[in-house]
Amino acid sequence: MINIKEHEDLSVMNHSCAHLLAQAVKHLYPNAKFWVGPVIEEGFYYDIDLGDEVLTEEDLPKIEKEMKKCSKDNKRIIREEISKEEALEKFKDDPYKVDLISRMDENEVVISMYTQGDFTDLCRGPHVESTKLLKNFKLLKVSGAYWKGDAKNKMLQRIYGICFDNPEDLEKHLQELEEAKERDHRKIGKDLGIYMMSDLVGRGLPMYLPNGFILWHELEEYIRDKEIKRGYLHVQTPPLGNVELYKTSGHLAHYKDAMFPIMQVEDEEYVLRPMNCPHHMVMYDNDLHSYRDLPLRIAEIARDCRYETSGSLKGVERVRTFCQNDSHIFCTPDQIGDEFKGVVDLILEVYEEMGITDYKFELSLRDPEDKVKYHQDDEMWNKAEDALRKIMSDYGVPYEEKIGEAAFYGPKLDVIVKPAVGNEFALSTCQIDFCLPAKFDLTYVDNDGSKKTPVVLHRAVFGSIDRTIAYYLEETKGILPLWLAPKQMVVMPVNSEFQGNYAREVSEMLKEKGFRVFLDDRNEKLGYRLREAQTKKIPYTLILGDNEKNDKTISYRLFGEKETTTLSQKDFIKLVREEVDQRKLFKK
RNA sequence: GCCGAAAUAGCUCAAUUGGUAGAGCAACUGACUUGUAAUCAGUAGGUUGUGGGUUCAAGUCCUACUUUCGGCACCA
Repeated sequence: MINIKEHEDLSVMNHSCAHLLAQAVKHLYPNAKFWVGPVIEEGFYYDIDLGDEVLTEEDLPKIEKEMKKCSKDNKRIIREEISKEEALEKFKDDPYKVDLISRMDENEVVISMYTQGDFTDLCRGPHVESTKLLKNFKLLKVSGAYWKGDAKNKMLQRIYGICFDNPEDLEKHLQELEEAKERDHRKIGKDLGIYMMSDLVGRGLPMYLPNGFILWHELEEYIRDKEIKRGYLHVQTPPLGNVELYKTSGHLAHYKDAMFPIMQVEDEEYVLRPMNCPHHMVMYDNDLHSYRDLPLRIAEIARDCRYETSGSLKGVERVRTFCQNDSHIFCTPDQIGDEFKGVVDLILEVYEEMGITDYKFELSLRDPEDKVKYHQDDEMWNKAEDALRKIMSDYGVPYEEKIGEAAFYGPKLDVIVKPAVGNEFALSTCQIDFCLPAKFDLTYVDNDGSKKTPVVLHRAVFGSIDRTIAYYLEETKGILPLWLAPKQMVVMPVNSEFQGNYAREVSEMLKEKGFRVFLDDRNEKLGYRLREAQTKKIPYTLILGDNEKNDKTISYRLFGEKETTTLSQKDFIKLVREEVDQRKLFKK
């Protein structure tokens, strides 16, 4: 999908279109006050204060119509540069613009405004020459948005739209938006019987159906095998803990709002855990550790519960209980670099094998000015941040630095992906922690016999299994590779009466070999059963008629392909066995 | 949590200004015995998300709540 921001011409055009929108809104709602109307990846928006007026989707066509009218007027768009004083005078009736202007430093920025016909807006520009160039646009949605992005402020109304330089591109984009909806994991999850939600169970609490659990289980086994090969030790800890545990870790103080409330039991207090780090810290402390034991990699597929706000819940992407493929690596400060590299290696290996290609790295660093959030000593931070930069540049993979986004306890690397619909999210993460081990008084005995505090790396390849399922369903459009497909093959006799026994025999044989096979010997036409196998996205459809029965062969059709291939039973088993064992990707 | 919209059969959707809740698919029953994306016929399926209210009459209007969707905010 197109990124408007990356195209200079389209970017200027979309920004100009935001002004056209403002002009039209001003015509229809004379009392409208305007905040800002920037370009975003998918077009533009404008934040508007309409007083008591409330816009709904139904108002958009009306506004679009007025925009078309303004466009047809073919007004030249004129730029004027003005002084701060003039600007304040000119926009004195709009408190939002006054707010913007009053925070501008005349010596640093040129204050400019753009006029098209009867409408003038404060703007840095640039803009297209004339309103007539803005005609292939569409208003997409309307919603509330806090002024300055702060939930404490008043909520303004935001209108989103997008503009192209030709009608074909606009049409194509609108079609892509429709296709994205089809790819949404909430739709695929329902269609393929992956998971369900129930009001009675509670919101944000997904229940994985038989098909979904197979997918879940395969992913779990897969990542655990990978970790075992890399020296991780798997453990299991309870999904709740004494409130003292979270007081010790500091989570209660920091993240209380995102935790389910404390439960009173007899004279004790418990909380559902929002994360399992404290459990692993306590587990580390169960033994005396030598520097020779480090790095110690403790891993767990751990269930956590977080009180996510109702408005943020989304399918299995954002839920109130989820399983993290979590690990805590206890190491010496000198080992940070190697361990971090090992984690990035693992992440890249998994992505490569799963065919995940559309992701980006974000390196979240501290803001050195923010001494409140980042209170550990500078030396530690510098050392860690430099190590991370070096690892990333050694890989040569592009990454974005996010200053001030680091957790209070240390810098982190996130792998960010974009879902079919909605905001980007982190799929994998690796974070360095200088604080937590000390809070639990964790130590190791160094080579000089002194006790030192280990550093901890928090890392998750599958930030949550749930999220991975959500993302992977969208990436694959539900067409899963054989090793992950809940139903790997369907066996159908052409005629249940004549070849039914052979089909049952083949089906049983494949089940015996460990494949997820099911038999479709219903008295339905082959075309009907085949169609169902395709809509359910089953990788292999085995069609067994007289030819196959007589020759003891198997004819199969791959998902999405029309031709049929015939193999001996032995060769067929070899083929699918290899495909599963090598975790081959689905060929597109 | 905030702004807005929505909720009708298992699924996808209909139901003029308030006037007997329907269709396709799926399910079930029967016939058909099928060679590569939908065989035919029949049956059953609903307190229209929940609770109040207005009205002779509510899927439709009002109201509160629940959940979902689009954004905002949040995301250890």
